[in-house]
Amino acid sequence: MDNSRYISNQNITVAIDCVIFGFDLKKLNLLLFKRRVSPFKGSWSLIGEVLENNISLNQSATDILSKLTGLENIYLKQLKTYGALNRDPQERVISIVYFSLIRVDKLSLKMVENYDAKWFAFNELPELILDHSQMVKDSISELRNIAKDQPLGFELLPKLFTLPQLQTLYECIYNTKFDSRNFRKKILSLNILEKTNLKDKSTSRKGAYLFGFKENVLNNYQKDEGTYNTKDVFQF
Amino acid sequence: MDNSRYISNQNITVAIDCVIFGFDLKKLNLLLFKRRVSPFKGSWSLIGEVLENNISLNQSATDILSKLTGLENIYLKQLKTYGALNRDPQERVISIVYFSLIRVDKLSLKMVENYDAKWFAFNELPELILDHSQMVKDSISELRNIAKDQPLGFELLPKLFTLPQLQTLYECIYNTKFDSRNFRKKILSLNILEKTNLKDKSTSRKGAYLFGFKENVLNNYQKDEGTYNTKDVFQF
DNA sequence: CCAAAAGTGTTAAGCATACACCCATGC
DNA sequence: GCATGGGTGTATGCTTAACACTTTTGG
Repeated sequence: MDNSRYISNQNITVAIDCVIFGFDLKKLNLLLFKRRVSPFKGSWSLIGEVLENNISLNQSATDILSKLTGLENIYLKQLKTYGALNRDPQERVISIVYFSLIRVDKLSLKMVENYDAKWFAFNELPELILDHSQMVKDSISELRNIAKDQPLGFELLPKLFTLPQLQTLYECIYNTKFDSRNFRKKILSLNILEKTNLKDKSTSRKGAYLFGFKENVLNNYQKDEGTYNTKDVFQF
Repeated sequence: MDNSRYISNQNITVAIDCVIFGFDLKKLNLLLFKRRVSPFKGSWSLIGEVLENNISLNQSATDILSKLTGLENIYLKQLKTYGALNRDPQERVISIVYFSLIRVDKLSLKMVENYDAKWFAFNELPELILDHSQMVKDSISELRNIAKDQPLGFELLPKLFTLPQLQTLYECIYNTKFDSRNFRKKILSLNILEKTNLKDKSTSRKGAYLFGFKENVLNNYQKDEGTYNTKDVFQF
């Protein structure tokens, strides 16, 4: 008997999957992948990988994302681990799911196409393999939770953005409409935004002022690695 | 090459660990276990097991709890998965952590002793092995989150309890004091409690009225399996 | 009668909600 | 000059927070 191991006959594969949200200033999107291999060849799925022996969970998810996007410092958070007995018909696989938020403008279309990947509007998702739809469902619910006490704009908006764009983001996440006066009041009262004199005229003749996050907010945020906390950003 | 498997050389052990909270009407407690085997023999740790091939994650956690307590229907929730490379010096182990809430009065002392287990006051915990302290830290933070929109009394209090006891529970969880007038106002305004004519005189000469959860609240709660939601029970 | 815990109301401040019109501009 | 989206203020109700005294009763 091998005394240096806890067990010798475990026969379980561990995988990492990533739910990738993007925002294109109009709607919330999800990045999906067309499977190139059996089983489920040609079906849409989240992107994932079998966990390597000498890579930590976080690192594995980070690697998947950076291989895919070429980007560093993508927002990533562990969502949940899925381990029902027959979730994968081929063998026993447990899947540790991460979710990430990225600005659609940061990700080149070519990169996406190289992977047989496609952005889908969040409310027009195709059927996904295995329990991936459940993972997505759990992710949006987590996203709403996070949005309650964290300014998601960091991750999902370009450096400068307009208040209508920010409002659209929150409306997408919560799938509802907000009164623009109340929205602006609340956002501005948080004291985390800095108005510029620049205007974005891409969506109206009048143009909308561009805002950015205040320097110190950005700094605090990066120090804490994704846990900048304004107590209550939104309580919808 | 074995085409029916995703990978053939993964060498990772999957374990389940459980963080067990209890409340004895005075303080919040954590159930810890003295390791009987090497490594770390004699040290305190959470209870855990290597995942069996044909048991789902939830089932495994449920089994651990019911073997330990003899109780069914214990509140259990997946917390997070820990998978740093060298979290266990012996071999690569990833640990899926669940946390559970139980009424201390439900658990016989004998049961606990049979397992070399002991209730520790939450603010007087010993050092724990591996990353178990981190797991506990993450658990209390999750517990606070849950307490915000879910009446924890279901899990941590006996069927009948007094408002001072309930207040103590919340004070323990949030490690703070509340004004009793405001506390009672808020709790009672939720309309989930039913006053009885019984009094608990164990802690005062005057005695405190015993309350229970309303029938329909209990029913709803059980249907949803631990997700009864009063929107905002507490927003501290 | 006294000690110890239970129970009770009011006020002020802050926050969320509801609601409608003017502004700037390109065409 | 008009269509389009951007920008603004006020009043109301609700929730929270702060605060101190009376009640009960066993010893």
